[in-house]
Parts: sequence; C-alpha cells; structure tokens
Amino acid sequence: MSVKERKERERAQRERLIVATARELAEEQGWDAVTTRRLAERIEYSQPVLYSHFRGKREIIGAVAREGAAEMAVAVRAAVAGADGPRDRVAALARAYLDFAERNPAVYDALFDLDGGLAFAQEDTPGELKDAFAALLETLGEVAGDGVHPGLFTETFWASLHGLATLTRARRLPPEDTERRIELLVDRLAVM
Amino acid sequence: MSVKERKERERAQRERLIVATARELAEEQGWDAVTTRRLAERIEYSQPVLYSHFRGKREIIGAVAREGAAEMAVAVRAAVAGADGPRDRVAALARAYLDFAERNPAVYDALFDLDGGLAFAQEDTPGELKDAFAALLETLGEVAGDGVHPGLFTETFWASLHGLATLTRARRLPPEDTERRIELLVDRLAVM
DNA sequence: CTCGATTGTCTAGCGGTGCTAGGATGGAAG
DNA sequence: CTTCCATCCTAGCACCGCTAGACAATCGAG
Repeated sequence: MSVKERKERERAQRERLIVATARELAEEQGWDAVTTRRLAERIEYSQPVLYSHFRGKREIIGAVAREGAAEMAVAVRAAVAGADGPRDRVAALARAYLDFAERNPAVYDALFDLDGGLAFAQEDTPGELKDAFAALLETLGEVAGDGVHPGLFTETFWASLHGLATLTRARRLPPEDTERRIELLVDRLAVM
Repeated sequence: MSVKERKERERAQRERLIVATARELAEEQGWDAVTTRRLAERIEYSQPVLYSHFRGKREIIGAVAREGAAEMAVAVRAAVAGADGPRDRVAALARAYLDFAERNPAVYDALFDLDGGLAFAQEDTPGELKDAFAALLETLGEVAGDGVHPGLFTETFWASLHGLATLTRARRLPPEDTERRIELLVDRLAVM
C-alpha cells in the first residue's frame, strides 16, 4: 500500500508545483502570459497533465487566489498585532492590505479581478476566503460605530481599500498620494 | 468635392455602428463574446474593415469607454441637480454612480477594468474622462472638509464607490445592502 | 467613352489560445 | 514472464486577434 501512498504524495507535490509556477509566471509577466502551454513547459510536463489536476485554467487561478487569501490574512493580522490602539490598528490594516496588493499584483488579480470560479460570501466559500474576511472583521468590527453592523462596516471599508488598490494599480489614480488617501479613509470612516 | 464628403460621412457612421455594436454585444453577452469575427458579422462587414477604423480590439474598447464616460457625467450631473443641500447631493451622486455601473456593466468594465489603451489623470487623457472626473469633483469638492484637497478627496470617494461597484457586480459583496453601504460612505466621508 | 490608377473590401491564412481524444509506455500484479 | 492498468504524450479541434495579398468598384485623365 505504500506505493500508492508515495504516488499520491508525488501527485500532491506536482499540484503544488503547478500552482506555484502559475503564480510565479503571472507575477513575472501577467496573467495573459499564463497559457496552458507555457505553464506545462515550465513544469516540464505536457498540457494534459494540467487537466488531470484542474478542470481548466480558471481552477488554477482559483487555487492561486486561495493561497493568496491565506497569505493576505497572515499579513493583515501580523500588521495589526504590531499596532496599539484602534486608530493605529486600522491604519496598519489598511497599509498592510494595500501593500499586499502592490507586492502581489497577480495574486490580487486572481482574488478579485479574474474569474477563479470561487464563491464569495456564501456557505460554499473556501475557508481561506472566509478567514481573510474574518481577519479584516476582527479589527474593523471594533470601529464600526454605534448602530452600524460590523460586517457591513467591514464590507464597506474593504470595498474602499479595494477601489484604491485597483485604481492605483491600473494607473487610474496617481500613486504618490496613496498614504494621504489611506489617512483620509481611516480618519473619516472609522469611529474611535 | 461633395462625393468625398459623403464618403467621409458614411465612414464616420460606420465607425459609430462599430462602437455601438461592440457595446451592444458586450452588454448582451460580456466582453469575452465580443470577438472581431462576431463583431464583423453583426455589422455585416468583414473583419479587416474593423482594422481600417481602429488599431485593434483595445481601441474599440477605448471608444466604448469614452462614450460611456460622457454618459456617466451626464447621469451624475442630472442626479445632483435634482437634490438640495450638500448631503443629498453627495448621496444622489453616489446612487447615480452605482446605478450607472449596474445598468451598464460592460461599459463600466470598458472604463475601469479592461485595457482600452486610455491614459488617466494625465495631459493626454481624453476629454470625456476628464469631464467625468470633473462632474464628480463639482459635488464632492464641496464636502472635502478643511485642509483636505478637493481633488484628493474626490479620488478617494470615487475609489470607494468603484470598490463597491466592482465587488458587488463580481458577487464579492451581497447586493441587498448596497443602499446601507452608500449611506455609511456618505455620512462618514463627506464633511457637511 | 475608354482606360489606368486608386481606393475599398474580401478571402485566406498565420501563429496563438483553451481543451481533449486516442495511442504509446512503463510499472505493478498474478 | 506475461498481462493489465494507470499514466502520460502526440496530435488535433475550434476558436482567437490580426494581416497579406487578390479582387472589384470607382475616379480622373485623355
């Protein structure tokens, strides 16, 4: 039976290789450059092997998105943990979020711009996504203010950050003033 | 010489037909369905005709985006004109913006998600885009608050709206609470 | 009115995409 | 040692954006 187990281990390892390579390629050259042919060549297997792990390209994007969500949750929680008081915590969260988006643009796209076939805000939403939202909620729920539902506040604050992240990266907003925009959001939206 | 003029008129008309058809097709079936072949078939010309008007598909997207920006400016100004007092004006603007995004998803994508080859926030930015931003600035600049640059405030408020628009449409946010999120944004961000 | 030049349009095709059917191959089981 | 089965690859499908080159229609000169 250990032969079978070994094969399963190797298979799981190859799956991780596919996801890591797709992410790498996307960060290097953008998702448009992540074609099944190039991806197959990089992992040194033929195209059909990809389809024995994933239904198609969108599922590969989804896998990168889930991985990214888990990392983002870690990054946000780490940033918040190093800050004192509600205001600093919210500001640290906002900076960590935008920083993550800037440093991992392809992952951010996989999460929020592209179609990775993932459900959001539903029962069958992957755990990584639920947890990433929970990481935001932990800090933002504190500053929702009286009579405002913490979840609703978190959604709204998150949407604002998402807007800044995407518009800045798509060169719709000049990047120099990012810090000032963050301060504005934090000071006005959060109730301390 | 009037023969030449007639031909130019017909050519301009055909260009408008291309843009209108691309927009129609995108609203019906999404931008993925807007292929040069399908578009050519709908306008009852062959593919290469498209390339005698536009450098490529991205320029067609850009043309739809410019058209959409002009319409959005009109919609926003109309909504604001029908409201009294700063708070109502800002709320009306926010609703009009999100309403436009919801009613014209393909146009909204052309403007802010896809690459239409347009410059933003620069000298060579198309007039329609500058004017759409101006329409936001006219109302939002009023409520930036002391010591906050009106342009910066407008960018930030706009980013928040954009975040709500995209996340809602991509099913990342449940749509039922949109109105409550708007109220939250307006009441907190704007200084009255 | 005829004829060459120019303009406009089309057919056909290039290299690429995501995805899949079917045959070859190599290792486990009997 | 042979049989069988899982695994993988070659080859190919239909489609994509885009373009070269053939063809037809129109224009201006003689």
